[in-house]
Amino acid sequence: MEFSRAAHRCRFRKGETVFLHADPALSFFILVRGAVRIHRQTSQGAEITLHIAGPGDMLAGAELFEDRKHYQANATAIEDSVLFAYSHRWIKDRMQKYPRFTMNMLTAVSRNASRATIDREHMSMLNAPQRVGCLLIQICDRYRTDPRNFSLPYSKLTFASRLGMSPESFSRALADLREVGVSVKGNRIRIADLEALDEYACGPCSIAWDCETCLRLQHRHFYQRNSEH
Amino acid sequence: MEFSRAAHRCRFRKGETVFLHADPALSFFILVRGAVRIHRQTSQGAEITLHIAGPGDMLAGAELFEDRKHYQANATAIEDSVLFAYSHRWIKDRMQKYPRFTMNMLTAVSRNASRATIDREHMSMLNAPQRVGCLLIQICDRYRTDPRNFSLPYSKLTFASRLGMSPESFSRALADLREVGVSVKGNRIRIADLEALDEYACGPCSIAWDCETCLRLQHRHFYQRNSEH
DNA sequence: CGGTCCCTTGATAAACATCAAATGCAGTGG
DNA sequence: CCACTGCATTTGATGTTTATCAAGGGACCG
Repeated sequence: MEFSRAAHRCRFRKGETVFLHADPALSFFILVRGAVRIHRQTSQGAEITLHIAGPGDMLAGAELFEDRKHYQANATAIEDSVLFAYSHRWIKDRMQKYPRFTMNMLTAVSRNASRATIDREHMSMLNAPQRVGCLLIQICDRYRTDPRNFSLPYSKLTFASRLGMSPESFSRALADLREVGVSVKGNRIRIADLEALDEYACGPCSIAWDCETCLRLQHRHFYQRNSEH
Repeated sequence: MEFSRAAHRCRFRKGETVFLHADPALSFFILVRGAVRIHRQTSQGAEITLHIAGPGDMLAGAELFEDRKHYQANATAIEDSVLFAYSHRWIKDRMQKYPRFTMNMLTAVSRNASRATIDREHMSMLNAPQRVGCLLIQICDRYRTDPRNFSLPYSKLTFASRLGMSPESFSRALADLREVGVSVKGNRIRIADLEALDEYACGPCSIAWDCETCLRLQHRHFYQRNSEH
């Protein structure tokens, strides 16, 4: 396929830097395998994790689509990762030629925007344990793991930063979730009753009805229940 | 121009509903004049304002680009407003035909995504007075008003909700800003030293270097200073 | 004049960050 | 194997921030 032939394939080991905030934005990336943390630092040294990208995600999309000359954030591999890198020119040429391709980009960018909007809502509507609960559900959904026994894919520090809370609050929030049937040992998580956790975490979320994760969760329950008979 | 001929022109008075959350998403809108508040409600009755759209903004973009059948939020006019409404089909046909048009959409959607990301960062990095300060700067920038004497375009309740804080906190935050030279009387605001406010509010913001508002602010200072000589 | 609505102010409580200290755990070198 | 080091995590104590509850002020309007 032309799309993979034009790519410059890059590998990054866990901990390596993909690009740095304020460096010249030369490439647009598709993450093929692994995970990359997108993060920024303030002048006071505080850091915020904007996104944890997984396979299929775009990196440095804003720089390409908004014609920015410099990267808007740092990107660090948090697993051994494989990326496809493309020059801005190549992507733009391709968008000129293939409307279908551009439309797919549009869908992907719009999804990012929706996700960021939901994140913001969560910041003001959900307390720490609820946000952590929502995160656990999302992890189960994304990696198709068994909620009854899975492990956190990255460090708790990383997740705390992703949720915009201190590591201490993250730890305490996990502890609080015991009351809704979540048991934690190291980074091993067991969710006894996914539905109860969903009720607890996503109950106060204004978009739960449309939340793709929540919808898939309900599908899953539907099929589980039916397969039990 | 074809773009305005194809539009179904609609007017809404202040307070009227443009569309409702969960209603069938039939149209995509461009706001021509006025202002529209995009907001959602949780099952517990709490409400969050996602965005206050101004002239030139898109409405119901996510529904179009992500192929959603229902509106994802409520939209209420907070000023007498004029909108252009388009059917999804018309826009999609046009995107097929004109790559340039699609690219512009992409830029707009990407900007929305960036804005939402910055909002989220503000929620975790800035305290209430800083967020309010940032808002004041943005208002000055957007409406090209004189920072030394302007009035808030909408109710403080609206702005508080937009910033994800209670009206009480908004009020107190405005009062706190007196210490950096902001005086408030009713909805009349006077910013004595815009640069000082920027330093106070945007100092701890990780993206201030790239923030378009902050950059324009610096331009303005540059020209002001030069014109004083 | 009495109403409503928006806003402000004060008192209190909850949530969360911060600081400090202890624990656990993996890797390292003896 | 064991001490040792560094790092991630947990836990406790404390302080700050913000929401919440309650009451009052002021503008506008009949």
